[in-house]
Amino acid sequence: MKTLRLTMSDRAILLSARFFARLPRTAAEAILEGATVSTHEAHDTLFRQDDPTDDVIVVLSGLVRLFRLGKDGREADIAVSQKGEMIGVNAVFLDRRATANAQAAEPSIVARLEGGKLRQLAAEDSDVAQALLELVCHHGKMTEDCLAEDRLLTAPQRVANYILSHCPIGSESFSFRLPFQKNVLAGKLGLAPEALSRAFSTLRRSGVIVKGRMIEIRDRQALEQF
Amino acid sequence: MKTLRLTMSDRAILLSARFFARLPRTAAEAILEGATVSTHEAHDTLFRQDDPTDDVIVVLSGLVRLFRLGKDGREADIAVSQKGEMIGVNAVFLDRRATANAQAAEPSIVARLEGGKLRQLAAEDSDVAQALLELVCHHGKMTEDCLAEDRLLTAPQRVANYILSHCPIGSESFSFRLPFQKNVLAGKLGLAPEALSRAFSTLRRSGVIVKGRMIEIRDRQALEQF
DNA sequence: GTCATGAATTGACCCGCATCAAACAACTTC
DNA sequence: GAAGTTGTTTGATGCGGGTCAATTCATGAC
Repeated sequence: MKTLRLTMSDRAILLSARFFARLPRTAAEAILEGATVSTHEAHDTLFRQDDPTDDVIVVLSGLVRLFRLGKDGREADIAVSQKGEMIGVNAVFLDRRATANAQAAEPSIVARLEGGKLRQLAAEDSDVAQALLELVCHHGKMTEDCLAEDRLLTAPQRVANYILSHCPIGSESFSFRLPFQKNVLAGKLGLAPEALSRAFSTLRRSGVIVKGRMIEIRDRQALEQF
Repeated sequence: MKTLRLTMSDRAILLSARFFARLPRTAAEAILEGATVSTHEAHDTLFRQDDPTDDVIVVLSGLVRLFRLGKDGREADIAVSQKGEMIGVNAVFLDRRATANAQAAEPSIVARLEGGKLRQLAAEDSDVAQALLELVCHHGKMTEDCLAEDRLLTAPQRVANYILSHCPIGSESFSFRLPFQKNVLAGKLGLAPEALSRAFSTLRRSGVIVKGRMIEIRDRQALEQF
């Protein structure tokens, strides 16, 4: 891990991230005050569950996996964050202890914002507070979605859902490239890699073609009723 | 369902709820401005998933179950809220559509606060914004906990966890009364009622005694390493 | 080109829990 | 009290998916 200052292009990425985009420029700049940047190899740990921490992390490039550890060492993914997404907001507004482990899933660059500064700005600037509220609500909803999917859907259904969520509305057939290894996708969906593989092969019968990271679907209807 | 105005004791319950307790009195009073109260029978639906809504609900008494519906009609509980807990905050700060169904799990009384007013106050009063942020972060963490439990723990482990979460630290043996039907507990833990029953009977071998709604534990150690 | 390493797939097996059905217990309601 | 209603437990069975092991595929090093 190397620590650096913010370059201009880092700033540009940050300012175009969902959270900052809705803020007035001055507020966004104020938050970035004092931010640092670091680069990480795949499998680097950014922070550990229950560690005291007062940083919010923004992914600038690469991929960060957020997961909890079971007593037996098994891992359960809570979220997978890519460029522009924020991590650790909950902790900063609760007890300043990480709620999960964070680990780079591929070579990654992240920015660290000071939690103290964020709290202070949230108190002074209602735009910031508003943006944070929306962000956290959105995170909450994502997690709810995940929980509901886990409880209601089988593996092929979850995968079908994931594929459909990448399909522009209206198009009947289309294709896209997985944004990360199947490995990671499996974790995100709460599956073992083998189960993901089997799910794909089940979906083949419904017109899903998988070649490496490329996914192609030929019959949207069939997917939806899965 | 009957709609009423706030009584004095309703006010008292609200003001002592976690969310309001940390607010200055005037801010709390301002939020309660325009609140209404309604009573519900068991199984009454308070709102439905995807329904447009702009209310935040506070449970005054009874129990409200929050769940998503699968295509096949199966239900997945997202949360179970008791006295003093708030529901629907996410929706009010996102797209004003309910993210789940809400249903009274027993005869219940709830207060409805206007989402518009809440948004307005959050923008004007940083105390309110702060309290909301903490509330939503807390909700988010609860949901994360739930997701991680689902993925990492077996049924008996989840039940053991639940019991331990009601056990005052340090005490080696103790007993308490379930705050709701086993039915509801099963849903909250993501189990079928039968599975909960079997989990209890497994835990009997570790010193857990179940009589109706009363739970008694004799050996905390045994529970913890389950 | 060969070789080495890690990812993805496939098969075999097993465990956990949902489901269905039926017995039982605990409350209502009259 | 009796009888109906609703919640809980127990048993039998089947499916989903986790785990382990072996193979195939992809990628990069040399």
